[in-house]
Amino acid sequence: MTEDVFKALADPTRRRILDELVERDGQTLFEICARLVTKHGLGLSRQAISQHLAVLESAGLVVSRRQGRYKFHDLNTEPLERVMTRWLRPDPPESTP
Amino acid sequence: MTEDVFKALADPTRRRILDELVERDGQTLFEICARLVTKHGLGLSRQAISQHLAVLESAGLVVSRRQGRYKFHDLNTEPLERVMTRWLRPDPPESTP
DNA sequence: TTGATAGGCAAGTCGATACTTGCCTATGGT
DNA sequence: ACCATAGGCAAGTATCGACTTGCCTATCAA
Repeated sequence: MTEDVFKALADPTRRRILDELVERDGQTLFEICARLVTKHGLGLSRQAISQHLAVLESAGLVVSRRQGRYKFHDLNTEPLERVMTRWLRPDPPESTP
Repeated sequence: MTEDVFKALADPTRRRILDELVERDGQTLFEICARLVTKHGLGLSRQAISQHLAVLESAGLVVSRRQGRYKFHDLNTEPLERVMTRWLRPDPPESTP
């Protein structure tokens, strides 16, 4: 499960999606589609984004809550924090003393 | 260049290699091959590992120094540190007060 | 109830990438 | 000089992953 985080982050479109969600939580699929088109010029189908969101969700990086016909997506940074210290050595570089 | 870091981390074998290097720096290609076989049971060709090392090196996660007929590989965590704060919100969780 | 909106499922295409195999170069020991 | 060791290059295969297309379900508004 924690291994999927890396594969989820491997795709540039998925990283854009996380960028969007860190800026504003609770977006729907269509909102995210519109944002990616207007702000980043990405011309992707709705289904493509939906599949990306599924990958992010199964990696635990995105959680979703259904409400009526809307499905809101929230960023969850907790998997990142657990995973990113894996290769950090006990003695960090202290570049700014 | 910083984008390649994520793709480099996407492969489980490359993550194993980083695990090996964080444990002991300055290993050669053959040492890494042997370690992966004995410790993790990975039966990969030397060439496969070499290609993985090339990916890690072009992502800046591994630096190598040639010395005679040996090429020693060192871990470089600096690209990780720059990249991993990208989606962390200004308000960190403070789990241990 | 009808139509429009928000989203899901499934199959198919196509390019990327992980891995192998075979051969070549270079350094060091004897 | 010779052979073994450490590594590199290049082409081929085969699997995986991103994206599309077409159709289906569900919710809300008129």
